[in-house]
Amino acid sequence: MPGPQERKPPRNDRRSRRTRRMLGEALVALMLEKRYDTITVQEIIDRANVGRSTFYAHFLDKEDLLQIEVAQVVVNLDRHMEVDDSSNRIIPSLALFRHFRESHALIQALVRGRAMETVLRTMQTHLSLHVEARLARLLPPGKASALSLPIVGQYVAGVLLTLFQWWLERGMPESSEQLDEYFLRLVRPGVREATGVEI
Amino acid sequence: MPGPQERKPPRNDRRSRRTRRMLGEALVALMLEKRYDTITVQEIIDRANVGRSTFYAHFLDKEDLLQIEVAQVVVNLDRHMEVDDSSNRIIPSLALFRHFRESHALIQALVRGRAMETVLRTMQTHLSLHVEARLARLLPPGKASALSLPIVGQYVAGVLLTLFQWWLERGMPESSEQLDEYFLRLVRPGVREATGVEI
DNA sequence: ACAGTATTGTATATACTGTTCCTTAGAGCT
DNA sequence: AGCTCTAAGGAACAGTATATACAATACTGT
Repeated sequence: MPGPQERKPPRNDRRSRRTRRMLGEALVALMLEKRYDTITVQEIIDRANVGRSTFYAHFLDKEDLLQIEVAQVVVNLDRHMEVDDSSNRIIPSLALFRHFRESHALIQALVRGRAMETVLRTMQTHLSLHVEARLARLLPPGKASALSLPIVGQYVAGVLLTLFQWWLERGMPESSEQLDEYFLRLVRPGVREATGVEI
Repeated sequence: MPGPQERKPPRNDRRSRRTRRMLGEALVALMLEKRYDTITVQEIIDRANVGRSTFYAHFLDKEDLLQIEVAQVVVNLDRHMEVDDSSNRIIPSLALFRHFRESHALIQALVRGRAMETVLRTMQTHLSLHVEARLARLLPPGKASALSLPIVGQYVAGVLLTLFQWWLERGMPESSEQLDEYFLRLVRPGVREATGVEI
C-alpha cells in the first residue's frame, strides 16, 4: 500500500456532484453482481466512465466510497424513525418495513456485496436505543421493568432485523403490512411480560 | 490475480496436520489484532513459521483457510445442539451460551476480524431449522400453528444470536445461566402465542 | 537405513492500489 | 460570446500482494 492519505477534498461543483453520484451508482450496481471485496477500483471507474485520478480526487479509497453509501442508508433510516412519534408504539415497524421495501435495491446490493455487517450493526444500535427511550417513557412511573430496558431494546431491534433479513432473502413475497403483523405478534408478548408495557 | 486454482490436495500426514493447525492458529491470533482483510498471507506464514509454498500446498488461498476455521465453529455448534434431545425445549440455549463462552476466543477473533457475518448467517440457518423441526414434533396433532413454523424458527434463532452478540460486545459480564433466563423470558411468550407450544 | 513426501526458499508472472503529471473540456462569470 | 479557472481524463509509475514453479532439503513411517 502506498503512502497514507491526508483527507478528501470537498467539492461543490455541479460536475463534481454528478461524478460522485455516478461512482456511487457504479459501486451499487457492481455489488448487485459480486462481493464488495472482489470489486476493484478499475471496475468502478470503468462502469462510471470516470478517470482514475478523478476517483481519488473524490474519495480516499474504495472503503471511503462504501462508507458514504452506507451513511446514506442510515440517514434515510433515521428520517423514517422520526415519524409516528405520537403513538404509543415503541417502534415504527410498519414505516420501517415499507422503507426497506422501497429502498431495497441499495440494501439488496449491500447484502449481496457482503457489506451488510456494518449496516446491520449500525441499524441494530440505532433501533435498540430508540426502543429503549420509548419504553422508558411508556413505563408506568414507580413500576420498574422486570428485565433491564437495554436488553429489551436489543430484543425488539434484533427481531425486527432478523425478520427483515428473512424477508429479503426470499425476495420479499409478503407485504409490508403482513410482515409487520408477524413482527408484532411475535414481539408483543415478550415485551409485555418483560416490562409490563403494552405496545 | 494469477491463474485459477484447481483444488486443494488433501493431506493426512502427521506433519501436515500440525502445519495446518499452526496456520489456522496463526490466522486466529492475527484476527484478534486486526481486520481479516488487512491480513496478508505473508503475515500468516511468518507467524506460523511456515514457508510460502507450504501454505499453498494446504489451502487454495487465505479465504480457504478462513472458511475451514469457520466450518470448525459450525461443526462444534452442531455437536452442542445434539445434546439435550429428550427434553421438550426447542433449543438447547443454555448449552449454546455455555459453548459460546468457552470458545469465545475464536469467536471473538472472528468478530474483531470482521468475518462474523458468514458465521452468524450459517448459525442462523442451522438454529432456525433445528427449532422448526422441534416445533413440528411438539405441536399437538391436528392443531395448526397460528404463524408458520419457519418464521417462528427464524424468530427464536434471531433472538438467541442477537442476545449473544449483545453479550459478547460488552465482554460477557453476565453468566451463561443469567443470559439463558433472559432469553427464555423474552422468547417464551411469543412462541406460546404464535404456536401454542409451551417451551 | 531407505524411500517417499512434506517443506523450504527463491524466482516469476500477474494484478491492484494510490500518486503524479500533463492535457483536455466545460462550467460559470463578465 | 469570449475568457478563466478548475474538474476530469489518461497514461505511466512505484510499491505491494497474490499465486505458481521448481529445485533443494528435511523429516516421517516402516
